[in-house]
Amino acid sequence: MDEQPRLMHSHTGVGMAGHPGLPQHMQEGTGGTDGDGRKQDIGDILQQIMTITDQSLDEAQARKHALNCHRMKPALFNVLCEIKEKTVLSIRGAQEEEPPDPQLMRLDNMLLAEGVSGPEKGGGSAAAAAAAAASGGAGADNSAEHSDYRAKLSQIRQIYHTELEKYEQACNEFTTHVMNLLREQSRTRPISPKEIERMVNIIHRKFSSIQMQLKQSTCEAVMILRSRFLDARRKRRNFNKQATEILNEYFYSHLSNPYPSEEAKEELAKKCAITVAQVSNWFGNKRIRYKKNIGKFQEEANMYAARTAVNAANASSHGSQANSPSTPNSAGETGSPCQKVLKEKE
DNA sequence: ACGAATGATTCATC
DNA sequence: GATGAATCATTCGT
Repeated sequence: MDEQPRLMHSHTGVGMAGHPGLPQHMQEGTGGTDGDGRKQDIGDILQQIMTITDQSLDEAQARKHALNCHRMKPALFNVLCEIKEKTVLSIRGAQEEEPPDPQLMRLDNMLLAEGVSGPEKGGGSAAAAAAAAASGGAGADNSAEHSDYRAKLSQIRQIYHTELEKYEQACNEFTTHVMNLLREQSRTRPISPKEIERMVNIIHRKFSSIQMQLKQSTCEAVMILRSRFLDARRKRRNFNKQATEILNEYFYSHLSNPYPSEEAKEELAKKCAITVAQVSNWFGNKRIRYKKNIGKFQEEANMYAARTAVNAANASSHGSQANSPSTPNSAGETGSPCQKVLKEKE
């Protein structure tokens, strides 16, 4: 059964010299009494093929076997090959390689960036880490938000992966099924490997469009989660008193130039248990608010200036004592803070 | 409940 | 990219 002609690439040389649509070996006996018999045979075969789907499975199986063994079957197969060759030519080139879908690429990139489709990282993600860094990471109160965010994200991630796996499995199953079907059918109708390949491509395209929907909804879910998380991030917490004092001490002891260097910011951030960005924010706000209403801040300024002066005095009286906490690396500027403050105010 | 204080964000400017 | 200015959103004190 398997040695009979199968795939059409082995039939490309079939001649069509005589009657169009019929191979030579089917036209040899025209005119004779045998001709009518053959026509009858072909009619029978076609009829059987047409009705094969109406039959029960067992019956169809038996009929298929009978068809395969029919003496006219190779001839009919060749005819089908010829016709197919012509139609395939017209189909060929109609569907060429298409470039990767930009939207799909966007979705893929985003899922990767959000840590949904990337390698497993124990529930954490680049996005979560970035968000954590941006949100200040000050204290334990927002770590609860982070774990909530991470839990939700990994939930999304899990759903995404199980769904994706299901799709892939279904796609593979379906592809295998179709390929088997086509291979099976290639016994009775001409199917080239290229056609099977094309069919597989079509199936994959269909499935990837379904996948795209999954990716899209996953992206939406992540965006919603993210926006909620960002909203939560906006819930600000006041710095603790100690941190505010450290920042104020630095500010008023550097009132003539309240622009901490990057190193100073890092130092302050470390002392206050906040981020450098928060230090920058604080100084930005402080400068503008101080400038806007110097009078209002006068009392505060005097208080911190006095405190700094006392610290400086203590430091000098104790000789090689450690630096004052407010002025880690700018002892020169703390000479007369009170005067400076007053000068600034005028 | 209200207004002030305050940390964060956004936009323009240099 | 850092900063100023305006603004938003929340917290705090009353």
